Parts: sequence; C-alpha cells; structure tokens
Amino acid sequence: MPELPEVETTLRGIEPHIKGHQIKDVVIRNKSLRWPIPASLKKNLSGQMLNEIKRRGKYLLFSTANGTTILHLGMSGSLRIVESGTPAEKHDHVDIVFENNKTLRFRDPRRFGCVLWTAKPVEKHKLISVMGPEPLSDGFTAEYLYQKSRSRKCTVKSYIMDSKTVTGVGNIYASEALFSAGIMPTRQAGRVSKKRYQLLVQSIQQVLKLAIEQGGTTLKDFTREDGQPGYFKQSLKVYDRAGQDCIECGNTIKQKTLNQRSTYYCSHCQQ
DNA sequence: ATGCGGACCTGTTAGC
DNA sequence: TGCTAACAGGTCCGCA
Repeated sequence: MPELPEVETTLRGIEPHIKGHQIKDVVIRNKSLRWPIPASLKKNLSGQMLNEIKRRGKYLLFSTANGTTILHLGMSGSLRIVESGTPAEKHDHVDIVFENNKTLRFRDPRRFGCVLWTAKPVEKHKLISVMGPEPLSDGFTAEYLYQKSRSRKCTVKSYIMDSKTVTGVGNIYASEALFSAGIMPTRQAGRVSKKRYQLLVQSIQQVLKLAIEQGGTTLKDFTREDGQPGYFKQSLKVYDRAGQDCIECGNTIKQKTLNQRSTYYCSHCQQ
C-alpha cells in the first residue's frame, strides 16, 4: 500500500497529536508481523516522552530518550489516531496509548509490516544503515545515480527501486518517474546516460513532491490517519492504465512484469 | 558484489 | 451465483 508519499502523509497526520506527549501504555494484540514485535517494547515505551518522529525511506522512527521504535507499514499497514478506548477491529495489532487520551493504532492485514526497537543510535541499525540517500535530499544527484550504476546489469526500474540506490521509490512512482523521464523501464541501469539520469532525478523528485502535496495515492484502501483518501491517483499517467491511451502520444499503455512487479509504460514515449 | 527467486500474509477481483 | 486463481502499493534473505 504505502510508498514514500503515503508514509510522509501518515507522519504529518499523526505527529501533531502525539509528538511531545507521554506514552502511557502499549498494547500488542498480535506480535506476528514480518518479525516478531519485541516483548520489551511495552516496558521500553511506557512512561517515556515521544520526542520526535522521523521518516527514513518508508520507515517511521519514533524516538524516546531511551531508544527508537522502528516501524514499517509493509504492503497493507496503516496508522491512525483514535480516542483511547476505541474498540479495536480485526488486524489492529498494536496500540501506543498516550496520556492525552489519544492512541496511535497500527493496522496491517497482511502483516508484512514491522515494529522493532533499538536502544542504539538508529542509524546503526542493520535495516537503516544500508539505505541509500533520501530521494528529496541533496545527496540524490544525477552524478551519484550515474556513477553507481555503471557496472549494473539490472533494469533501470529495478535499480531505482533498490533501497540501497535510493530509498522510498516504490512500484507506482518508479513507473511514473520513468515515464516522465522518457526512459524504458527495461533498459539496463548501466546503459542510461548521465543526461537521462538527470531527467530521472528531476522526475522522481517531482512525482514524489506532487504526491505528497496531494496526500498520497489511494488505489484501493490507503487512507490517511484521518480516514481521508489521497488524491494522487488522478495524477497517475501510466500506473494501472494498461490498455488505455497514453496521455502524451495516444499509443496504448503497456504492462509487463519486471522483477515480479507490474510495470506500466508507453513504448513510444519511453526508450 | 550482484541478480534472482522465494518467503512472509490476507483481502479483493477477474475469470470460468 | 459461486468457486478458484491471480494479483496487490514491500523488501529482506539465501543462494548461485
């Protein structure tokens, strides 16, 4: 479900309700996520002040004085703010209860998400330390993308979806950015020119920023923390549009599976 | 080091 | 209408 814009939308939605507030309790109804939720989470968080929430790629990092809670929404996860005491529904696996009568509630039907704990500096954590630059940061440049790709034989789509290359570019926005940049998704990463990587960097940043402004993409069931859908779907130019006309040239949008993921493109506009 | 396929799950939809 | 198969926005891990 969530890509970077959806995670960012979630962060902005929940932060005002819980940042700077004290955690009263943690309720774990089902610890079987991608990795087991550590039993120590309740003990570690109870009584702590939530100092800050940050996003790194698609991970949300909740910092308290004694460590960091690392949370990923996986494919189907969502976070909502509810009034404490609101009955939990199916797939509501974790509650973080605050003293201000607000509860941060984690729902995840497929349970591909995770909730982890680290007492070390979070950037040392093995999931975080290997990540590439943020796509909206200064470290994400055409020069970087180009140099790093020179010996790579994988497709350019696979390359930009690799979190070690750049974090947070998921399946929707990879297709969208490659269309915007006029690059065929199947092209070898090592065979893309610096000039075209320049276009790609701009396209990735543009599409992510626009999606964040519009509150993320709601395809099926993504809702923001307040239950409202995101509005980026109406801006999608190729994703989920197989068989329809390309909005640039009128040719038919094609779909093919690449690295086990659905990929959408226009064979006229993209080379 | 890189690339690939499998793994983890449930819910929804397409097709017969 | 009902059953079954395919597919879904992620990404880590192990193996070649």
